[in-house]
Amino acid sequence: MEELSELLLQRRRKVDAIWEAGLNPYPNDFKPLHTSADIVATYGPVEVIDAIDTTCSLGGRIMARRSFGKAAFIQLQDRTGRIQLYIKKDEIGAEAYSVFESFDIGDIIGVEGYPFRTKTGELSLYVSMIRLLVKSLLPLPEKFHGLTDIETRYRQRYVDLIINPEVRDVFYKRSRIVSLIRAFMVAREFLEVETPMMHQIPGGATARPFVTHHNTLDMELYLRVAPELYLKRLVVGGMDRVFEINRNFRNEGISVRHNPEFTMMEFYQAYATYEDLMDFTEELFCTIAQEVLGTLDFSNQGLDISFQRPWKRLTVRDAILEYGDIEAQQLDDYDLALSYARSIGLNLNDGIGYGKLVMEIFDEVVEHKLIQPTFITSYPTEVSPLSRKNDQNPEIVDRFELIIAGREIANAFSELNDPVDQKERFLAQVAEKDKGDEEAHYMDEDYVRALEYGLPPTAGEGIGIDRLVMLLTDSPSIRDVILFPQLRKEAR
RNA sequence: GGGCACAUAGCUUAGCUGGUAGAGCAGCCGACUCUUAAUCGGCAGGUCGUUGGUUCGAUCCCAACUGUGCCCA
Repeated sequence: MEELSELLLQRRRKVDAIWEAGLNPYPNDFKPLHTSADIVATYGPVEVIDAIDTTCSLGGRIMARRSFGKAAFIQLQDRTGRIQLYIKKDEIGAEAYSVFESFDIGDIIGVEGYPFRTKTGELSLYVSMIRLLVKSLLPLPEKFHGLTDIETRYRQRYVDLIINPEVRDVFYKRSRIVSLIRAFMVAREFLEVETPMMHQIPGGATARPFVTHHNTLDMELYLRVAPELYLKRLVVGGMDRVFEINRNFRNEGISVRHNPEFTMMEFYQAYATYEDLMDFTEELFCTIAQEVLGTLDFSNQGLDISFQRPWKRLTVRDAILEYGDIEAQQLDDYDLALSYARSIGLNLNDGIGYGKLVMEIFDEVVEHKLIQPTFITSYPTEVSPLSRKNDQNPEIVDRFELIIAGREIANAFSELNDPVDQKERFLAQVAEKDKGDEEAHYMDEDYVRALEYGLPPTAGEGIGIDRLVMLLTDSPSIRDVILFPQLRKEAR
């Protein structure tokens, strides 16, 4: 038997009393026909409301109560917001009023009544019927400060959502953003598909996978780090425009930017190049910002961000020269670049490849400084094993990453569709893996076989949905845009 | 993985180089038929994250552990 505080015992006694009175504290026969937002939309603009003959019914949770003995105001919250109710003993009768007096903040009720304005002008519902739909056993956090403890907010997101309207707004916005992306893609004749989340060979990204095991098949499986290789197989199969919005899993550290599972939109378009996708991305992001925020200029964590087109485009090399304290001849020389990297505090092994070295420098000196949307192009071939080599310079690939507010938001490239080249790149990755790089890609023979049938010239892109939502909702942590972020086991 | 910080009632919190805890909201009882963090009177509610140590005595000092946050890798 768990020990309960006096507070919790009181609530349970109230439930027992309802049962003992022959009533059900959890009935399910009430159907609200309206929402608080309906009433606000209809009567909000009306100065003098004359609606005594109308009846509205609402279902929702009691959030506050101000009681005067024979009358009371309560705040009711439903899925659309809050509205004030006025309950008067003379109106609903002495018996009903005494039942009402046993209701607690947190209980879910059903009401009927007509809209009116109080003496102070607040739109309210004049209640003619009120009944309990769910007895709440746990007290809600207090009305003024709400729930601020970050750990409790993440662990008990249901309480966070009840008590903090701005949290609910973030997730409503997230849902809207995903819907808009989907509509944008479908309007451009992209086909939404679902590819495996459980991979025999993890691929499509430079990342450590989660490992699991299938009992009947007695086989190791990996949670996917990216859907990329499957989506391109579909393009081989003739699905020239595909996209998928779904989770990826990466077995890496957790931070304000990283959750082990996160949502990406990946899409592939045949007969397009990475340059086409830069325009496409500008259009997509601007459409979303305009729809969700109503503007292309907004603030994120105190930084002014502008989506006004065109967005800046810079090569990796030029970006380092612009933002780093290094000269071109220094950056272009392996030994000089390595000593520069070490001079700015990077801890690098002697044998590091030039391409990786350049990206280490980029990440250190450039990325966090790119606040306005910037396409970074001309990535080293060495760090881009699935991208098409540039026709003029095989050391770089036709790829871009989009950086906004110092964070990588999207990654795109013209796809490597030469199966011979792809096989060599996989072999180079396997060599890296053998040298101990746990993030290096695996060899995927079937993917090479698919390329041998012929992948049309294609460009593909992945967009980090969580980070996009962070950007548009001004959220400081990825945990603020994921309903149930990963945490350690609750301390007892 | 490393560093720093935090953990007191359901929630939000106070607690003075150490003497076993105080408030507001929520709750309970009472008053009040237009409130907006309603108001007024009364009552109750705490293994001070866990485990050790120092001490006559620990919410307070020390250590380890657990969880969380931030920074770094």
